Amino acid sequence: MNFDDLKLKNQLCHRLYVVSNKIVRNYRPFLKELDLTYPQYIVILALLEENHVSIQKLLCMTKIDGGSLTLILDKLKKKGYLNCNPSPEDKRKKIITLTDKGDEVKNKAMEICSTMKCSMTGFDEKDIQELSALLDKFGHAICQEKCEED
Amino acid sequence: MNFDDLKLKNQLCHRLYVVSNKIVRNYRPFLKELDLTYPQYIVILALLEENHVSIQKLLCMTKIDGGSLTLILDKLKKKGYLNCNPSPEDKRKKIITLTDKGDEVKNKAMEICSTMKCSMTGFDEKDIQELSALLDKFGHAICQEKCEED
DNA sequence: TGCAAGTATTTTGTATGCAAAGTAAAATAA
DNA sequence: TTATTTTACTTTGCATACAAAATACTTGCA
Repeated sequence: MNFDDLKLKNQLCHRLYVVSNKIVRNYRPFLKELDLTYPQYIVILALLEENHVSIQKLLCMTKIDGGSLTLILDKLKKKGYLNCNPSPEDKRKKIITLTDKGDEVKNKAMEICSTMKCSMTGFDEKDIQELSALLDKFGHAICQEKCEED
Repeated sequence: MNFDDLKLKNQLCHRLYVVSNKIVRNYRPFLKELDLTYPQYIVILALLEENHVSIQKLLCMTKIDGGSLTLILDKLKKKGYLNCNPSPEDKRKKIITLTDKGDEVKNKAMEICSTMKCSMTGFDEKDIQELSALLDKFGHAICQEKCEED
């Protein structure tokens, strides 16, 4: 470990920080048409994948902060993207359900996803797979998940 | 493009979002000893690399949001990590300078950096290099930088 | 010189992220 | 059954991230 390792260009974590923020900025213009933010969009993607789920399940799928998710769900509810009902079996739980409007995000989402991929010049499917695998490996290396999705 | 591509596990952007947030959480206990947040730490790393720089230069190096950087610099100043003086040639500019206390972060930073690397089981130097390269490639693919550091 | 245009930084308003404390309901133990 | 613990979710307070507007100072051009 020497001083050169501290330079930002050698800090993997800073790279991740920069790229992650950059992504959110890139999504913004597309999501604006849907009146969604990136985390709100992530929640809807999760619900498109599995509807009628508890907040805990959503936390597990999206890895969004609990406190934030409460607010996000409130907003999505107000915007008419989903409904939120207490579970009959366990009143602590809430079951989140996409509305028709929420379900329609699917088409737009595929469009966005497609556009994003096409706009990436020089970053092909193989790169995506490699990067995904390395991110998983890295994520697991720095912290094991508490929740398993399956 | 099909529906399966929308699943979160297939969304590269969500992976980045998750890993990036995870990093900040992992740094927190170490940085707490220095009374620093991750972005504040990044600013100090940038200053350790190049001292006596303008805010614009810091923006370029750290890629932190401009509005946020103003607040971050205020806080770092109050904590005694740096000083902030208007440039004599151009009164619009401010020159940021690390104090002795700021400079001492260097030692702790190398310690943190070392600890973080050691705690990553199964993620070696080669993986780090590969991931860095792919992140750069990806970052460049989705958005070209407006500012060049050199 | 004088004003328009550009640059550097700050401010504002909204939306998270994070940790920790708080609340309500369910499960478990005594 | 009642007290204790656990679980599910919400609230709170602070720290960014982002876009866009505002401010202050410079530069360029007529």
